[in-house]
Amino acid sequence: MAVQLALRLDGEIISADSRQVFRGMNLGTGKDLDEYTVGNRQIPYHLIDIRDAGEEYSVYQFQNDFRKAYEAIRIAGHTPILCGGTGMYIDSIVTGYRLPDAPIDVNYRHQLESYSDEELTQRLAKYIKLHNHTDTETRERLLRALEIQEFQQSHPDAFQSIPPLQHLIIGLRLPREVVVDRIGIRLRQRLQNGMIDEVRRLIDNGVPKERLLRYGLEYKNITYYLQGLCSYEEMYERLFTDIRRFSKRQMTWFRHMERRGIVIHWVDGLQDKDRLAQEIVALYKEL
RNA sequence: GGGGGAGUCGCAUAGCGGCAAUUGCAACAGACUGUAAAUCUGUCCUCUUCGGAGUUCAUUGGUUCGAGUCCAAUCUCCCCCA
Repeated sequence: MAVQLALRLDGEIISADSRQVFRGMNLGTGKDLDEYTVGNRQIPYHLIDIRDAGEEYSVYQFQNDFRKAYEAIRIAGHTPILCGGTGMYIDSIVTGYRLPDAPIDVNYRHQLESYSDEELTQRLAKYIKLHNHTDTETRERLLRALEIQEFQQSHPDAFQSIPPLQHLIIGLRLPREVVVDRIGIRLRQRLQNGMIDEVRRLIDNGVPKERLLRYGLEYKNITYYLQGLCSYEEMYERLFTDIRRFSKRQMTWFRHMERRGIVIHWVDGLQDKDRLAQEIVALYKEL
């Protein structure tokens, strides 16, 4: 649909997807790069294939990369279309997260080494309200969270944010059964098209297994399978339910955004592609 | 035909006289500002004015103050011997 809109609005697509940024991760992230070519037209896209698989990437970098892509598209006089994916990434643009420009601080981490996780958690609690265990579950995240807070204390003005953008948010509404159905079909297709080989290739190219496990879903479950930790059937079932649950969590995130007052225009995703595109273009023109 | 075992809330499991009933999965809902396709939380027989109320453990009877638990019959399924 993003491609359809780009065709009609002289648009360029910015991917809001935390994993499509990585090269070599194609089937597992559902890049569908061939869909960007329509007839003899090639729709430009951004923030896909901009990092090597295995590298770290985060909202901070996404915001940064987004801004560059956005400005380039604007300068060219085209329409930016953000499409995804990762709820928090979209939110970081729409809400304009203020993120401190905190580098990895080896010295600071060294200082923290001798403290226990509990002590560090208490320390972090002095800076921020601990909403859940996201920041304190693993030491790595805990250190990073502290590092960011510490940096913010000493550099109150060094943060990055996105200026308010005029935007229209479109959500495609589909019955749950249709979503589940499509997830299954798509999963089988991708397995047939070599998704397992893709993961094997990443491993052969030296992407650490722990990293693949953290990418989740396809990369996690297929890595388990390739390590002989589960059968093909178990992998398939596990993956299928994981993707179903993920798609549910996406909806939870979008509802969360709406609850905070962000308007999402939900359109009927079942209707004909052209009519749907027309409907969205009409909404856009009203802006 | 003979012998043995089993039927519990979507699925799988616990339960051995005091139980709305254990645990896992799924499902549903939620949180979320640097791993976010990650990570974590809650609900899950029905109704509820959240105190409780009403129905449950294949079916029907029985024993008992009290039955998912014991007994009998019936139905269904599994295993072994023929």
